[in-house]
Amino acid sequence: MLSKKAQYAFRALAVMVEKSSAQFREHAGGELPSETRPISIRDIVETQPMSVKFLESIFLELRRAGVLDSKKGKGGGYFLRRHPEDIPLAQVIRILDGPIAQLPCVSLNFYQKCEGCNEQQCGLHHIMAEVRDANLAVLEKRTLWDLVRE
Amino acid sequence: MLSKKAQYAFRALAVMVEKSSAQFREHAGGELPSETRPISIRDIVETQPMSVKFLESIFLELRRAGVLDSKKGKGGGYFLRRHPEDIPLAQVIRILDGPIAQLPCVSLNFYQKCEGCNEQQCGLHHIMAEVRDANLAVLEKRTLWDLVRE
DNA sequence: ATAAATCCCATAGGCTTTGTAGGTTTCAAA
DNA sequence: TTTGAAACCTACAAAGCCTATGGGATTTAT
Repeated sequence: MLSKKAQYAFRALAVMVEKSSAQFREHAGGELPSETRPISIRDIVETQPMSVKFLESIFLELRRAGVLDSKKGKGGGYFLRRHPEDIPLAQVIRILDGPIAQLPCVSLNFYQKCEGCNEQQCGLHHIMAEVRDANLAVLEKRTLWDLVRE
Repeated sequence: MLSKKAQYAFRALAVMVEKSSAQFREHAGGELPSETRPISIRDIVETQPMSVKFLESIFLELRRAGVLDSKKGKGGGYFLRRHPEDIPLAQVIRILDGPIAQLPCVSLNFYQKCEGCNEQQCGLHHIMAEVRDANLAVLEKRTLWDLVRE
């Protein structure tokens, strides 16, 4: 299951994409304006009720990981560093919840050898690699942009 | 990620299938013998080292859920209630770890409505339903029998 | 100056996971 | 009928993780 952290993150990011895409339409171009107006935590919490402090720590993580950028001070806030279409859900999940795989020994980004099991022979290993691939087929393809399209 | 409980369970069940399939070959028929010799916790732990007491509680859960049956007393132990080909991994995971879905609102067996989100409109809901289906395509198809085939 | 916002760190409460401990019951075999 | 082996059952304990909360420090526009 996704943690609450990741769930809040997606709800909040969806709000950001909505608000950015409004700006996007104003500009009527094919790309996001290079300088989007920052969106504050407060703005988001007014739309999607959740703990301000908790969301703060979540966005801080996303900023450090390179998904968001921020502007401090009055009128400041957060904004996406890349176009929402270029941010797959898999990336957000990995940042906030860690591995997507069901076992450390099949994780691409958080690999850990499992003790006492030969990966070539282990039936579970093979099946869980299948599961991981099935997951990633969706989570690498779907992006933040898909969150706001019905 | 799978819990340790589920991981131990799969390792232990793989041992059971191995030992049962030896009996299966002796009988040289197309079906498991109706009365298989029970396999004790001790037998399993000798093959796959793990906590006896912990495995005991895991098997108890699997027995109560109808996957295993048991025979008490000397010479007793556990045995599969159905052919390993008829026990999908999804069932074991649900018993020991709960929902397979990433969100309660897309779970088939542990559904819970999510507050403040219209499921028809929620982009995350749709994507996580895709993820669930991708998972189940593997986990409902793959069975205990696949654990011991390379 | 002031207010608004991010940034940073410590920590607390509760829940879950991962077992451990100790005993009871059932059964087969000597 | 005694003995030993095995499942069965309940309680609980240690550790870790999740979900925040609190109190400030810093930056910036007005």
